[in-house]
Amino acid sequence: MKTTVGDWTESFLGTRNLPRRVRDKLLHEARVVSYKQGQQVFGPDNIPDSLMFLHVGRIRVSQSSDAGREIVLYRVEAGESCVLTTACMLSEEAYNAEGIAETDVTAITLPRTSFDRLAAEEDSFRGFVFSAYSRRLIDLLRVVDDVAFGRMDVRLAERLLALGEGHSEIQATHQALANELGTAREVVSRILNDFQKRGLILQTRGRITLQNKPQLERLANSA
Amino acid sequence: MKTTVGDWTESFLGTRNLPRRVRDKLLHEARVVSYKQGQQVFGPDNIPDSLMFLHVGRIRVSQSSDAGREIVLYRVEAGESCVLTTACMLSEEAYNAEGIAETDVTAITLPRTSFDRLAAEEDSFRGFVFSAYSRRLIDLLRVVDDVAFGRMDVRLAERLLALGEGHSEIQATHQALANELGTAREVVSRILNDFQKRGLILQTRGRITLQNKPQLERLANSA
DNA sequence: TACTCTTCAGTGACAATGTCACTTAACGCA
DNA sequence: TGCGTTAAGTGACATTGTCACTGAAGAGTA
Repeated sequence: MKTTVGDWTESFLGTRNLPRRVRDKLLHEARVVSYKQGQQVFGPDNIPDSLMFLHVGRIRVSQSSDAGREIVLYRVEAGESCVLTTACMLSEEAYNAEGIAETDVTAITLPRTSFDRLAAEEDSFRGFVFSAYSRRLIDLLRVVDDVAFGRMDVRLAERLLALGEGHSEIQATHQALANELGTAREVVSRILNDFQKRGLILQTRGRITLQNKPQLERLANSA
Repeated sequence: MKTTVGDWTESFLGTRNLPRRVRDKLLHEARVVSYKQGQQVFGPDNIPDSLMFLHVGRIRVSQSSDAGREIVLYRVEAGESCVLTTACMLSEEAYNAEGIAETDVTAITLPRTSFDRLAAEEDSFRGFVFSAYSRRLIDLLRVVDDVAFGRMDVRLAERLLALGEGHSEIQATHQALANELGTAREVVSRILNDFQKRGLILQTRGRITLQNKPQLERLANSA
């Protein structure tokens, strides 16, 4: 997973449709950072002082409770920006979300001063950042809606369908699914066993096979 | 609740520490809007195409479910900006949050083009908007944390203390408190009755008296 | 005062979810 | 093959959500 500078800036900035001028400015001040899969990219004890643009890979942003439960807030994909770190940088407030590299990750970081200047000088850059903020706000609205009003079986069905998109085999432990949804492993186990009894899925250790996607979809859309 | 232009711009822009130059620009392009207490300021069927700055009053931003339950996401106070509308304006995505005027409200709105230009030209304005976004992100993190991991009695105790700050009399129906917390009236009733049995509060129709704040605080901080 | 209406709160049964303290099963590997 | 580790199952119980009601308090009115 090695890339040259010319390589990644092409692909990264290409996807964003930023003009060459902006790209060059970014390049001039940015630094490249890499993380291995599973590494923490940021967290309560590790608040970065720069803005991050993800080039390769995926970051899972989640929040965890004192009791050890966890819920996934959203994922940052290649070509997107992780504004949460920026938010904290700007608002100086504490938060207990963390970002974990779900794959090997390459990103570029922009120091705050450069960020400020680029935001001032380049419309396209500023628009990019604003819309990144907006998307995350909307993401979080969705999470609140799900957690506050959604049924767990429905949410789990949604998650399974998302994970099994294109195929029907999912590699995930009950614990991992619980961490996605912010619930306890036992709850996931109960619901999955129910799904299995109903013929919707098939389970073996660490693996789930979707047997009846249409039915799962009906369930997922029933709320 | 009538104010002259000179009046409200003084106080509004004063609190934000925006320079006079920025104030004048804002003034030039902004329009003043007012809402009566209880009116909807924005909602799913009513997405504004401009950025809003609250001058007088308070807006309650909440999300509601199909089943009729409701949860308060945050409140916009005088001097703050309501970025959720901006977020939707920018991201063009659907959402089901709405803003209700909790008091009579006066705000100024800035058309999108003016917003863009001001963001480009004025550092202080841009910083204001970024930090408004940041604050809301953090607010929502808190909501997610509460809803996903918090106990209802703890959250209710917190809410009671917040509402009873400075005094000890709260005017609120069980239903209203349920809507704050995203739960059902019956749940609030149960917990409040328990609080009363324990001597923490006293209830009459539509009114709650806090009898033992220290104990309530202990409860509120016990998670 | 007594009657009616409306809103607010209480109740009991049950379902869904969360918690706890375990046990059992599957796999990786020496 | 046995061992240690991780994944999953289990039953009891607490908390929270839902439903269909009943009862109670206050506002207005005759």
